[in-house]
Amino acid sequence: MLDVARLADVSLQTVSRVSRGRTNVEASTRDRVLAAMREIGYRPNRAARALKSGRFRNIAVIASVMSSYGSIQWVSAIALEAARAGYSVTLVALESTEPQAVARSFDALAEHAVDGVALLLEHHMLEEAGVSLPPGLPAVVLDSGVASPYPVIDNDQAMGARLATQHLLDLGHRTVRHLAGPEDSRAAEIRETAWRETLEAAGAPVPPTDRGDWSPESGYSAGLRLAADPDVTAVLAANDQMALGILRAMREAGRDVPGDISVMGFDDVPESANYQPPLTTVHQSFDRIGAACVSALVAEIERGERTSPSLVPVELVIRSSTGPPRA
Amino acid sequence: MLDVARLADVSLQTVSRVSRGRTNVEASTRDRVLAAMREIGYRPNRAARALKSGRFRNIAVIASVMSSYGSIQWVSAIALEAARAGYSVTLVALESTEPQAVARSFDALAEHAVDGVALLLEHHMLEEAGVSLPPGLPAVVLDSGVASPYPVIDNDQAMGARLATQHLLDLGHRTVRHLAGPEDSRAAEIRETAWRETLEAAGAPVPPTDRGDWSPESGYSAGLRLAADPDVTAVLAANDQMALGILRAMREAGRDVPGDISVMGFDDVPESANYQPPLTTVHQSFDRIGAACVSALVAEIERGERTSPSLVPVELVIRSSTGPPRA
DNA sequence: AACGTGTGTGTTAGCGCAAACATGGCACAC
DNA sequence: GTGTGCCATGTTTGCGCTAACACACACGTT
Repeated sequence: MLDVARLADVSLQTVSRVSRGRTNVEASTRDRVLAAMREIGYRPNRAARALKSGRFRNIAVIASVMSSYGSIQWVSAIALEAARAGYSVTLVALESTEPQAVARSFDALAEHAVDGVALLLEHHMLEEAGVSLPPGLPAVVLDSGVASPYPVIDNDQAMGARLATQHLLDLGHRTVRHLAGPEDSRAAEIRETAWRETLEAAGAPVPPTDRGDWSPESGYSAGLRLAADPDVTAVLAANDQMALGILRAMREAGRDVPGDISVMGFDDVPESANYQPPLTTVHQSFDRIGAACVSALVAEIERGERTSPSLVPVELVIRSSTGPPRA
Repeated sequence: MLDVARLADVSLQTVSRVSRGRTNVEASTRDRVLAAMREIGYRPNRAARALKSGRFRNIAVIASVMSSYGSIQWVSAIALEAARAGYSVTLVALESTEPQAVARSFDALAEHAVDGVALLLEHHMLEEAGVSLPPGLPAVVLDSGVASPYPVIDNDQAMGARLATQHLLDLGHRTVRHLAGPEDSRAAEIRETAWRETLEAAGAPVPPTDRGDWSPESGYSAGLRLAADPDVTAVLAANDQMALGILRAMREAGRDVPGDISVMGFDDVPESANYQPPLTTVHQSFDRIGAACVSALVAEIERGERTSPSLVPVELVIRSSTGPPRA
C-alpha cells in the first residue's frame, strides 16, 4: 500500500479511499492511484481491513445434513446471494448430528471470522447439544415453526402438505395415507400436521401415519406394507426419495401407479420428473429462501435491523404419479 | 485479551501462548488463564491473528456445478476434512459457467482471505475465462487428466469405466453401448476413452457413442433411441442420472432390464439402489478425495510441499440392472 | 473584510495479536 | 562458588489498514 502511495504520490489514506471506492477523491488522483495499484499488483489485505473495521464480510452456514437435496440447494442459494451482497460464505459442515459433534462445530464457529450465521439445522439439535451462538452474533434459522430467538425463514411446508393432500382428495380419493419423516424432524412434523388438518377439514378419515427416515429404503419398506393394504388408494410421502422407494415397492407388489395407487412426493428433486412414473410433488423455491436469508442477515449486520420471520410459498407440480382412484 | 491477562495475573504473551496451545507454559498458569478466558468469555480475534501471522487458516472451494451429486459430495468432504485440520472453508459458488461469471468469481476470490484454493471445475473453463489465481496461492484441481500447473486429485474414473465395461463383457455381452457426458466435460471424456479402450482390448466391436448432458432427460431421450435398436444388449451411462432416464425409456418401450438390456450407471448416488431395477454402478470415494485434497493443500500452505497428482480407486457396485444377454 | 461551508488531501493513532528478544530463576557440572 | 544452559514468563514492536481529526484552499454569504 505504501508503494502504491509513493508511486501515485499521494498519502496512504488516499490509497485507502480509492480502494474502498469512496467518492471524495478527485478523478485525476483516483486514476493515478488505480494505475499505481495495477502496476504494483496491489491487493488489499482482508485481515487488516477486518481488524480495523470489526467486520469480516463473511457469513457462516452451518448445515447438518449436506446429503439431503434441500440443504444443498439452500447452501448454494445462500452462497450465490451472499456473493452478490459482497459477502463470502464459510461452510461449517457437521460430521453428524450427535450432540457432541454439534457442540464441537459450534466451538469452532466461535473462532471463525464471521459476522452472521445461517443455521440449517433442526432447532432441537441446538438444545440437545447444549450450545448457543456467541451472544450478539446475528443469525437466521432456516426451519419453520420453531420458537427461536432468531428470525426464521423457510418454505411454507404446511402450505405444501395442504396443497398435496387437497390435490389427492380433489381427485376423488376417500382419504390419503402419509409416510412421514423421522419424529425428530420439525419439517416432518409440520408436513404431517398439515396433512392431518387438511383431512380433518375435508371430513376425511385420518388413517395412521407411517414413518420413514427420508431414505428411499425406508420408503421402500413402508411401500411394501402399504401395497399389501387394499384400502390404500393414495399416499403422500414427506419427501421425494421416500416416494421413490414407495414406487419401487408398488411395482414389485404388482400395484399400478397411479392406476391402483396415487403416490406424491415433496421437494421436487430434479430426478423426480424421471421416476417411474414421473412424480407429482411439491416444488420449493430455494433461491428465494437464499435471498431472504442473506438480506435478513445483512440487514442485521449492517443496520441492526431484525427481520420478522417469513415463509416462502411453494407450488404443486402435477406429473403422472397421481390420478383418480379406480372406480 | 488484556482483561484475561489481568484476571489471571499474567502477561498478554502468556495468554496468547495458552490460547494457541503452546506447551511452554506451566500447568498451573495454564489453568489460571483458561479459567479467566472462560469467565470473561474471551474469543481470539481471527482477523488480528491472521494479520499478524499472514495466515487465514481458510481455504476456498470454487465449485461450478453445485447441482451435481459429485460436487456436493466433494464440497462436504472437503469441509469436514478441513475442519479436522483446523481450517475453515469458504464456498465460492459460480452463478454459471459463462466465462464472465467465472472471471467475476475469481476477481472476488483475489480479495478473499484464503490460504489455498480447491478448484472443482473443468479446467478448460479457467482458460476460456482467461483468469488465473493470484500467483503463489496454493491450489489443487479436482479433475482428472488435465495438464494443470496445480496438483490434480480425482477418483480413478478411467478405472471405473474399465471395470464397468469389463463387467458387462464378462456377463457375455458382445459389446457395450456408451451414453457419454457432454463433450466439454473432462470426466465424460475420460470415461468414454476408458470404455472404448476396454472394448478394443477385448476385441469387441466399438459402437458409436451416444451423448447426453448428465440429466435424466437426456438419458431418457437417448434411452428411447437405444430401445429401438434390437442389437443393443448392454448400455453404460456416464452417470446415474442418465441411467435413470434410460431405465424409464426402456420401461416405456417395453424392454426389460436386465432381461432384454443391461444398464449401468456411474457415481452410485444414494438413490440408485432404489431405481427400477436397482442400478449396477461405480462407487466413488468422496471422503477420501476430500481428505487427499485438504492434506495436499495444507502441506503446501504450511510446509511449501507440492503433492504429486493422485487417483483414488473406485469400486464396482453390482445390483440388479445388469445380467447376461438373452440367449 | 470577516465568516462560514464544503471539498480534497495528509497525519496520527490504534485495532488484537504474536514474533523476537529480554529477563530472571533454577538445576546442574565443574 | 562460579559458570552454563534451560525453562517459564514478560516487554516491545509492528503486521496493514482505516477512523478521526487536521489542514489548506476555493467558494459564497453576511
